[in-house]
Amino acid sequence: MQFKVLLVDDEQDILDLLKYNLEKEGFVVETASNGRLAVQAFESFQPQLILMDVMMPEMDGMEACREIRDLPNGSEVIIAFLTARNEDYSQMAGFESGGDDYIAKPIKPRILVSKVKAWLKRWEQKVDATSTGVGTGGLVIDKEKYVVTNNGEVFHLPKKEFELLALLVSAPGRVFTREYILNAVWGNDVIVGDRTIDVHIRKLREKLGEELFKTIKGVGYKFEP
Amino acid sequence: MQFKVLLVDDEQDILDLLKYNLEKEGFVVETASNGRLAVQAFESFQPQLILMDVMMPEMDGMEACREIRDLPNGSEVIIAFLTARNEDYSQMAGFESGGDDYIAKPIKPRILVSKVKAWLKRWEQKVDATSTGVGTGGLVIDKEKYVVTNNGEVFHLPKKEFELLALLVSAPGRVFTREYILNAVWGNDVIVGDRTIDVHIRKLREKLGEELFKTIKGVGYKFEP
DNA sequence: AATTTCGTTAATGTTGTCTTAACCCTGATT
DNA sequence: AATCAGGGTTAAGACAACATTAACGAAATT
Repeated sequence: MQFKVLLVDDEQDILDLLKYNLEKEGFVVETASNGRLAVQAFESFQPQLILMDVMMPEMDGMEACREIRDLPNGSEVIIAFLTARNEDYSQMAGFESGGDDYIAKPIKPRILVSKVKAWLKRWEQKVDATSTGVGTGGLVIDKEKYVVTNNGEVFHLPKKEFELLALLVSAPGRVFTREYILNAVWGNDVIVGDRTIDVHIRKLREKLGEELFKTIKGVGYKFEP
Repeated sequence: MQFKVLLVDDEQDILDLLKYNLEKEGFVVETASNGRLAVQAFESFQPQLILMDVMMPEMDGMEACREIRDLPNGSEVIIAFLTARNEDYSQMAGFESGGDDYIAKPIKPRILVSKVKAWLKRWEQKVDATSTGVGTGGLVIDKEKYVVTNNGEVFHLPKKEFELLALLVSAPGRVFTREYILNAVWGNDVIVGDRTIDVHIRKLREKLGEELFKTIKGVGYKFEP
């Protein structure tokens, strides 16, 4: 598979450097020099990964990020920010606006390439996670947006319910013991009563369907489409 | 058997603390300070269990997890993540990348040790589950899904029946004495009447086939395809 | 500050699972 | 043939495990 990377920066030098290194590794690369152009390029080029500077004229990286997220396929693409070392705050803001990761300037080509590979690997996983997600009986879990879709119907589950669901769905058919669930969802330092899990299961069954969550007495629970 | 544990974290303090506690319990421990070194250490050290921080320099835990899963024996090893509580979303992502479990920071040594023991127990199970599961005459026992398949027909056995079956099938042809069965399935501190075993055998015969379970008078029972 | 939403627990109801008890077989031993 | 040991069978009750509901306080929202 050919991976497409979109580079966005206002300095032509950096664009050239990164483009050269990524193309050497076999990636298909396009560039844009500001946020507005980046949004356009995303629509026509449909890359899997966007590497974007935060500070840019016309439209900054964070704003561009938000706009792209709202476009078709915009939630699939991985967006990583390039940040100058000492403007750390932008890292935080970058995440808020929907960025997946960041890489600090000055950029060492070798590190960049290995990071890009890691991101694209993640993208592959993400895609077949969602495609198998469809196979799990029309139930799709979007961990980014914190939203669950069941046969087209959209649910906004509370945090604990969502995490419990995500856990069970992460391995359809597999039985999760109460102990395991407590550890994964609540953490091993939190002590809650036994009935707490039941109640949350109850709410999931209520919202998503009674049959989806099976009880194995004395063992635990499992999700089964 | 000597159990080998690989610890991966970028903080030397944590490595020391955990290493000390695990070695005190008789485990063989090696450490690595980032994901890349962890992958190398896995190849040479071949541990049964990897305890790994999620956030690390060089290569993060999730990425390392994915790489290890792709190596020989990489799908056998149990990988557990150390996560700071409140970065919950990373829990989810950890599962995606193939992690088996979590332990939340701050880590209490006593809890860690008991968890490690549980994980290694599970590892033993996993290994003999995959080796005995097949080749027993169309009968497959899936401990993970808690489900039994007999010639394509799927059964949901209650806990005790399931465990009894799993025991007998673990060594087809071998005779298990009543005493041994009581010990293995009920535990040595529980006292139940003699007829209890018979009744469970009855139910297994009813559900899976009369001929599969042979009685050896005065000795015990055995499973034979 | 008022209101809504979450997470948890307590109280009570429900159900499947386990065990037992009572009785029935079978084949070996006297 | 009578006895006996070892197990087989069945159904009913006890019990543990889970389900359900409501209600309360803590967070988050408004």
